[in-house]
Amino acid sequence: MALAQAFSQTATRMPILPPGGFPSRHPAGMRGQEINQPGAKVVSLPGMSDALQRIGQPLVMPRNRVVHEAGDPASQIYKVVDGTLRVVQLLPDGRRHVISFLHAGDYFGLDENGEYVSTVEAVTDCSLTRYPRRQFDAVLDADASAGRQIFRLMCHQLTTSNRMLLLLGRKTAAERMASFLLDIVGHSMPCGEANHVTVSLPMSRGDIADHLGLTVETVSRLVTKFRQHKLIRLASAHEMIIPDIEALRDMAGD
Amino acid sequence: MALAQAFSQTATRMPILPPGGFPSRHPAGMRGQEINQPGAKVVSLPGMSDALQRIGQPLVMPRNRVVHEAGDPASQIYKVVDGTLRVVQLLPDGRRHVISFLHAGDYFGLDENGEYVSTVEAVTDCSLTRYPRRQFDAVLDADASAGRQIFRLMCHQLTTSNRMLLLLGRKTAAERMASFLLDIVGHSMPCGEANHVTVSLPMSRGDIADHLGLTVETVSRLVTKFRQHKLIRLASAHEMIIPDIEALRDMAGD
DNA sequence: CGGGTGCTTGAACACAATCAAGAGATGTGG
DNA sequence: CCACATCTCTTGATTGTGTTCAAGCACCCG
Repeated sequence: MALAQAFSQTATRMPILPPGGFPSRHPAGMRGQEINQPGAKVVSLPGMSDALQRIGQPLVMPRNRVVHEAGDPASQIYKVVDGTLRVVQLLPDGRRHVISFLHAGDYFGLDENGEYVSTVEAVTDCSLTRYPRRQFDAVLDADASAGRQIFRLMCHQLTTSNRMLLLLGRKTAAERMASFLLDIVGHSMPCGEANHVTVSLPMSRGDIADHLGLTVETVSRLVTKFRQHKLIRLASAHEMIIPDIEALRDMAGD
Repeated sequence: MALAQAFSQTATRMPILPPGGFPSRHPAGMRGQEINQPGAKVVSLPGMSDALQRIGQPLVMPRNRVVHEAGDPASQIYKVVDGTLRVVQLLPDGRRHVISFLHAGDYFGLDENGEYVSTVEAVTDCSLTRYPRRQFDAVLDADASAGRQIFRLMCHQLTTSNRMLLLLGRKTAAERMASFLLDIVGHSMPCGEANHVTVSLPMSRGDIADHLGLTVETVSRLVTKFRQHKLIRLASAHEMIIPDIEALRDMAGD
């Protein structure tokens, strides 16, 4: 650490952990409990194999609960049925990065062999489907179409990651914010006409900041700036109206 | 664009494209030509299915040649046999990001459906194996073990991407540089004892900068700083000796 | 209501970017 | 093989974007 500090003029750059040492900025709740409903109905989703549906167990998560923590044995694979979650990684000194937000239809826990590398936490109340990894792998081996589907899903995740790498590596704060809003619009089934969309941002400004590699203050300032420039209007702090998507696209830089 | 400029105090922030408009900072060469050797020997690599080896075609790429460009139809999948390549994405105004460097054993062209989203260019003279996507997919469907292998590969790529997201989102310039050097050490078969490793950095400072979300000048300054602090020694501009890996690990921040 | 949390805003600062110039390497053609 | 042109790398001076520090405001739920 002595050497590391030789490179930073100010020792205050890195946030100091509280004495107890929180694992995440948000007070982590307890693990989610499974619902014990032997005959629980599983909603049929288009395109996904019946074999997978048969091994899935329904699960609900209250707001802010930790689904799994980095380092836990990766024994389960999950699909989001409803709600929003965040995938989080931490540096030892407490700096946090939100790898991605998860929405209905997204899978997680797939990309790990052995141990989860990220923590996943519920941003809103969520309902999930849980698949034991063993059975999941068995289905993938047996059912070629399920395998291809999951494969395509991972391709999509990789493409998304690459877009984020470009964003974090080369975009300005304003471009990041605009890109993020467009992402949210793309994920949510937005209400309103094409040119007057309402979207909800369930996550906190801090979550957004940690996703975009910025600070809470910068995100807040950008929201204000976007509002002044009529790129967005606020119904509430977590409800936005986007009058002109094209204007946002121009801001996003690509 | 008028709106976009309202957010940047200086118009000079974004590099202006030259009149011709280069697709990449490096003058792009022509496409690689396949070697027409009907009976060409394919080196057997441990762990990979014979079925895949049978459909692979050998290919060589001279330094700086473009293997495929973003937007091309994704009709081929490649494996790196030898050499180093870079995966590049560009913003319309010319800002560049190097998503990753590819080394022997890495696959690319996998994560795309339809069109390549990234450009891949040879950093050094390279030899590749090329697989027609149709046949590749057929092998994956037929051979479960090959499928699982590729699946594991994509998992690994996702994990790597996530590490890069954390790096670009939350690490300082010095930490990025240290992390990058450790990555290179991990990929190259390093010469020397554990505590006196020599690694080669075939890519330019510009490539490194565009990979780490920095500028050439910052990368150069960090090399100098690391040298002054005895974290590295330079045999040449592209050959480094790392006297103490642990010291570098401290710098990397995780 | 009161206390806590999250959001917003302002002022000062720092890290890395930009601008600029020179040194070193690499390649080309006579 | 050398002279010249070009590109890459390094170093210095200055600037700017986003951070840090600080304080006030809004909202939610007890």
